[in-house]
Amino acid sequence: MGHGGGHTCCNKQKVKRGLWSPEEDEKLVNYITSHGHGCWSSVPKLAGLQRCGKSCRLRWINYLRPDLKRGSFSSQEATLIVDLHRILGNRWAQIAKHLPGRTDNEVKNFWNSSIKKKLLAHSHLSTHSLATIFTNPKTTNIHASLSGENQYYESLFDANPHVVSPYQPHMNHDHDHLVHASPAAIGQPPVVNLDKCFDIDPTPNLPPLPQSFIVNSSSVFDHQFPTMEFLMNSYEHNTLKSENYDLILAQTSDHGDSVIPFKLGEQTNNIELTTSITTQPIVNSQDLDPPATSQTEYLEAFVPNFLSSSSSPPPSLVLPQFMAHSSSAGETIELEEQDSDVEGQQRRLLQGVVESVDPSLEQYRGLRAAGFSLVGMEAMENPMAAMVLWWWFQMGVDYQLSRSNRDVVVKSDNHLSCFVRRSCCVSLRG
DNA sequence: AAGCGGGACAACCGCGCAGCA
DNA sequence: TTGCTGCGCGGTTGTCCCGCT
Repeated sequence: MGHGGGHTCCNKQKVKRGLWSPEEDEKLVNYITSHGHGCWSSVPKLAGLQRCGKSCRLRWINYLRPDLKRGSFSSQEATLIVDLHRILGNRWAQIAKHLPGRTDNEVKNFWNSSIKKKLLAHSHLSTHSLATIFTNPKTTNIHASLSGENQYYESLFDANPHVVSPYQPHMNHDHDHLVHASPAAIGQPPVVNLDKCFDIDPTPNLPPLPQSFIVNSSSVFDHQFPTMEFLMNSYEHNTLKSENYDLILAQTSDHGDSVIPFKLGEQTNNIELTTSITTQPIVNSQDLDPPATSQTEYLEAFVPNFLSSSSSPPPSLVLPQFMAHSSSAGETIELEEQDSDVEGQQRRLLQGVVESVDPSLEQYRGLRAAGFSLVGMEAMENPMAAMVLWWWFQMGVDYQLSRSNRDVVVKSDNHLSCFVRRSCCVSLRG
């Protein structure tokens, strides 16, 4: 690695490199505690140091800052780092934000010197698989099914009594995907309660969810599953009135032929979706046996666990339909796809929204232009996840989504907020 | 006791981004 | 719009320490 240029701030002066002496530390501490650092490039001169500003900044941030927690990492911190790394990857600064008193450099060193080696030691994976894990941590959910890493993660989660491991043994392989067995078949479904996983509140910036959502079905589209074309025609013929609805939940595919069923029109019966239950694996309407011919049938087959077992009346929030109108038209919910194997597809979908390449997505965008907020796309097959996200959206939460093959990860203000698993929905709030 | 290797930690480097002129 | 500057981040390297042979 050639160092010919160095820092621009170091070019003009003769700067010292290497380890810091106690005298240098004292100068830097004295200056910053009395003046603040201000512009780092001017700090060394003002503090009487023959260092570059960048070096001063690093020394202060990583070593001299008074709020740093020194010493070895606790098991809780290690568990947190492992789990955050699984979600965030090598974004050490983001991980470190969840560890008070720890720096990104510290976390990074800890990972590279300790956790990574333990992973390697525990793993029976091939070199290729390991490389995949470490270079693309978002895929570790998939690779965790392989024995070595899975066992290691299990052991890590076992170390934390508050954690229910997401790597449960009742997962079956379906080619490259992990498919959870039916909750009914396995008894207690896996629930990942991140509020308890972490010592910190993982959802500091999210408004609490209502205890349940209400989905009111209607009769207009009872006997068909509308396509995007149908939606647009309905809108153009004024049978789809944006003011009647709060939310459109739709799933698009390359051919625009996979739309989560919904109904429009007058409310008839209510279906309550509670936010603390687990959801079924993704089921396409065509996969149902017999195929569902209405939203009601679909819901009954697809989300039986949504049905409330409580006779208490629901709270005030009412979603008139899966489909509804948003008062915040124009907002975009972006899906950030990191997995290389589906990256191209996801990019197409994003371009479809923005550039309207696909005809069905053109209509999709047309609905948006008409004032509807579409919370849809690939990651939204889980209607519960979509509703949760919609609720946060309405509450003004500015969030980003990323999607692995199994998870929808919600991040807000750089904080890990929540998993919304397709097949084992998070217990979001007690 | 000396040499060696690995672990832990500190520091540096290049790159990208944001702000600004 | 472009170029400059400062800053932050992640990857990499350097240094020290300690245990083992």
